[in-house]
Amino acid sequence: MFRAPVGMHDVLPPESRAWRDLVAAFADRAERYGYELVVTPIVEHREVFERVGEATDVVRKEMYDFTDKGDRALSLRPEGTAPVVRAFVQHRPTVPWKVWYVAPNFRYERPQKGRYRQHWQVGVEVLGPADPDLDVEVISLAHGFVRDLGITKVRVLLNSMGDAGSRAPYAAALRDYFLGHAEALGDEFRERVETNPIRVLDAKREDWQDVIERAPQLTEHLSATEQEHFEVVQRGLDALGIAHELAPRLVRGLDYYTSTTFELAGDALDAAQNALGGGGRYDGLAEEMGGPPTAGIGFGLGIERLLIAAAAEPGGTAAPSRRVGLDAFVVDHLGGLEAAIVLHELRESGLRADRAYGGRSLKAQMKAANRSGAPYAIVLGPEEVARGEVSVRDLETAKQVPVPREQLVGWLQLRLAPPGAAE
RNA sequence: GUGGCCGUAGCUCAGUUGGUUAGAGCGCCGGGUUGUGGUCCCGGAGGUCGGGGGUUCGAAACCCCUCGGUCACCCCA
Repeated sequence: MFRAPVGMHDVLPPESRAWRDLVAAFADRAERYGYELVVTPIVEHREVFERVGEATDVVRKEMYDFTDKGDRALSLRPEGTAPVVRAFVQHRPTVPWKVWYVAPNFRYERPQKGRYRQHWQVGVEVLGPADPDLDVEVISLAHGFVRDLGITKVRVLLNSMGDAGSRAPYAAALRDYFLGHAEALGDEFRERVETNPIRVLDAKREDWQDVIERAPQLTEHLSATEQEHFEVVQRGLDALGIAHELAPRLVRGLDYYTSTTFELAGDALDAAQNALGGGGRYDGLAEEMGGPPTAGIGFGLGIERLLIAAAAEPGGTAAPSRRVGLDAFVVDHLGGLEAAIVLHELRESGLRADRAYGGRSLKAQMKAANRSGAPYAIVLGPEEVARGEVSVRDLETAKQVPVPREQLVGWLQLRLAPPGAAE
């Protein structure tokens, strides 16, 4: 028997209902903010990703790489930003370019709770403006969406990585500081400091924490411009009533970030996988990909983690226990084409209808009608059809009434309309 | 990549110190008279006990390997 590859999973009904609702809610909110859908390939030239994170685990150890039949070195997308920026550079749409996406990401690592080899993200990217007001908008979009899902236990962690000018000297200062303690902390520590001293800031190793906590902070080394930008972002969030915490050691897992970075920490999740998502500015990335110097900002949120977090809260969105969606279920006690014709009419007039198949007994069809969640069963029997009628049974009250065949659609539409919608 | 725990019907699980044809609940299918669901009653289908090897007269139970799941580390969504 075959099964899905390690760390990958299927999403089936009824769990997929929550999935569908989540994506719909995200699309709805993003569009309210002026974003439009972008769809990019799940495969890119490997260099697209290598460009964004040569020093990161995501690119160094976790990429799904392969060579195609034309000897091209390709990779499955490990994160959402690089493909969108590549598309921006390729097509040069006018700025500001505001897009949202829902897409799978692939990372070759050992799966565990809330961590999969294929996981899905919803997210947005904006290319163009370096305006700090945009940082606030993007963070409020992410925050608002998470709240839409009924997730209340969420903290917005905020940091600034500085620009290229302030970051290089900071990285050097940090390296010196860390190397001063490397003797005591061993080879692994030294190695990681050499590779990327900034990344060491968010290491979780207990025995490193003392040294890390006393390390010089990014935000102390910001240029005046960056400092000002960071403060405008904080004031903007305050103005919108979005609580946030400064997290000076928040270092995102990708190298392209500059300036504002943020993470949404879900406290209903275990500490190990508590990141619902995160993002930040990447003002140098478009240029690095061969495009014009263009500021950028975005975030990605993990769908699987959002669903875990939502399920952990009483008010969180959960799959409805009863199947929703159908308006009517056609029960055929005739045989022949009559049932198919009635169904066709219902569906063509915009109603949602289904039936049972395979000539099952009336009893079995009624059971199926009940299970379908439809409020009405449309019973077609010889007696009704002879009179030019159908029997419509209200499955809630068990009251059954004859309805003239040609009035069926109108009869249903009248009763299915939400209260007050008629006027 | 490293380590802990766990693999028995579609799902959740029983299975007594290794001992005959491996069980339950839920779900599914059918029936409870001639055209009607949700409750109830009856019946049925469905399992190479993850796979391979070994120990034994005898293995779902014990041992080894392997695959898979899960959790943790690293790192991340």
